Amino acid sequence: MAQPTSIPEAWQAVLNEPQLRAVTHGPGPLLIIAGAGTGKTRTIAYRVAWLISQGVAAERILLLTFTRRAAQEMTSRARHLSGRSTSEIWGGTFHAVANRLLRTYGRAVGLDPGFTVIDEGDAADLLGIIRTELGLSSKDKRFPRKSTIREIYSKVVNVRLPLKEVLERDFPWCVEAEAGLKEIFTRYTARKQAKRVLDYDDLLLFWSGLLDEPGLRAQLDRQFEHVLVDEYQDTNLVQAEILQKLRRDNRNITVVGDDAQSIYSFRGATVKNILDFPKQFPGATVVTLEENYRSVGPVLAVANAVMSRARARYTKNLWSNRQSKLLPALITCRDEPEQCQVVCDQILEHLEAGIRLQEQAVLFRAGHHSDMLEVELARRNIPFHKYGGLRFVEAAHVKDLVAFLRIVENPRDEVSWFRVLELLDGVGPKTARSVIDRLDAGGFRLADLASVPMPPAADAEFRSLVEVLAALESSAHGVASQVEMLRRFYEPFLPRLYDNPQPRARDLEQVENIARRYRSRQSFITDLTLDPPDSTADLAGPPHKDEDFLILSTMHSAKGCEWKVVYVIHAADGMIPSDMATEDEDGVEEERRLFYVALTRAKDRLYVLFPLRYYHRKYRMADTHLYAQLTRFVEPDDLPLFEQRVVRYGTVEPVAESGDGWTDIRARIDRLWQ
DNA sequence: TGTAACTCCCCTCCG
DNA sequence: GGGAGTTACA
Repeated sequence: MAQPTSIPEAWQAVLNEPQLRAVTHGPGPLLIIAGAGTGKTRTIAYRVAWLISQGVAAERILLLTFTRRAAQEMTSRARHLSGRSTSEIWGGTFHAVANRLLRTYGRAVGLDPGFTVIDEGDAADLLGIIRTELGLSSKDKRFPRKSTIREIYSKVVNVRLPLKEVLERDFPWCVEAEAGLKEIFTRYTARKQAKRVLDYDDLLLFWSGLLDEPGLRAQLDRQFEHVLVDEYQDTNLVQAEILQKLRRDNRNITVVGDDAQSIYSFRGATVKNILDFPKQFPGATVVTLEENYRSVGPVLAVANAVMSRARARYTKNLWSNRQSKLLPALITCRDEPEQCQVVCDQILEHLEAGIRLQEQAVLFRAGHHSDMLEVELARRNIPFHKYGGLRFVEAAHVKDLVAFLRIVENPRDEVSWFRVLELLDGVGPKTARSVIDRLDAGGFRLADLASVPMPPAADAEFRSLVEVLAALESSAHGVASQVEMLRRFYEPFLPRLYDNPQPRARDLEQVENIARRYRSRQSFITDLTLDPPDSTADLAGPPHKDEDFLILSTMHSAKGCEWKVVYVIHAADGMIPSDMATEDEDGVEEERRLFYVALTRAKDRLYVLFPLRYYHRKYRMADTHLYAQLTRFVEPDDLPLFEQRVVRYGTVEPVAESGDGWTDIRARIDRLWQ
């Protein structure tokens, strides 16, 4: 390494003391506990810039983040700081880096570099196919549905517990299926191997496996001189294992995280990773960042109150020098339409006061919680971009289109074959199966398709499918024109398959637009799976300068973001915490952290809203409206931290500061209806 | 025998 | 709005 240089003076003015210590830390393992809004991104960016200034080559830095966007932001900030190119940095998610490494070194562990990556939906489909083959889907005894089978599989792989234990602990209603599941899982792994397919979990497992090859391990160890990991509280066991294998010499590893923000245990993430880091990497230095630069005091007071009742945790309370006399608002609405109105009114009020829409965000627990609000926003011509929730690439018609490309890329991809063949009029599971079996026998050559017999009803469509595939296979066209060809072929299917063909057709044009950015079909397909466009903004291309839009986001997707004004809607028990998560204490605790993440996104103004009545489809047989309770994470003692408001027929009324408990407010509202 | 049409049920969060 | 299961038709 080059001789150490001194710390630029400008840096000392910008970074506080613990940040500076973290940035210039030497070769030993480093754990940065970074509370919400404490300048984590800044610290990592400066550390990367520091390493580069110390003579570390950019291509020898591995920066693992939660999203590709986060990696890009950090590397571009590091580029500005260091004045050197950072484009060679290995930055991205664990999955994306695994993909890249496996394409290069996969052969060493017996992996064909032409593998395709399948998402959860495809994985579930494949498990479903196997379940049918094994005759486990017969109706006499109930067997878990394919998406549940996938969840169980993923859990077993990620938490490294025996199937029996996972079933007893997390899926007690599936205990009887244990033998069948074992059989399915065995076939599943064999099938993935035969079809050259990897699921999300495999990417990590194969990367880990790669590091068990002594020669490769040494090579990768040299290649990555420094490893930095962001959002470490949301990594799982396999990811921690990868890091340990990468850093057997216990040097040059930096992890950053906040145990109070761990919100991905449903994905197998374990907060143990961050808590045990000093044990796993002996001699680790721990730097804690507690000064919050983001939020005003009253916002932090609410967040701290919510967190103060959490069980064991690492971090202390956050503090801030940013003063404000305005308390966060706790707004009780009669029902959901009123909640929508209040949010829209408030947004426009702030807009008129000079706060751009992009500086305002509405956060919610589940993607569909914003459905009604989206309608109201559209009605009032308030533009918005939504993050999280059901994603574009998961829509059936987009998956259909991509399935064609996957087939051409990897003719062994059984799941895609099923998907494509069943689109044809007159083709069901049986016919599809027989076509695939025939292809299998011939080694999956597209050329064999021409001789495959078809039921007369489907024959014409099948022949034109064969033509299209052949044209694609031999095509020298770019990815976008390949997509265009497919679109022309597939679009006529839409009216028969779906009842809203027009918007779907427009989506397909978007797929074509995205494809323009890619040179190879393979990277296009892989990116759609590993780094899908996560908002309507990503689809529209770079925004115009004067374009302004409100942000709607799930609380999960809000991680790492900040806005001047934040509205947390549906802050009622059953939504926050989600009633799916309230069966055990751990689940509730994770929901608490999630709520905490949402609250700490706000810089200046925070609004917590909830409707007193809401419509619940599940119970539509009876009274369609249920009564809601304020989220349990706000307790009566916390109420003085808020400015309370009640909405009555569209009019907002302040609640007198009389120390009224929550129950009183509700009684007051009840009286309004009578 | 295999596909289409119909009904009922359930619906988190994400790479 | 989609998946799973059931029934009706070719």
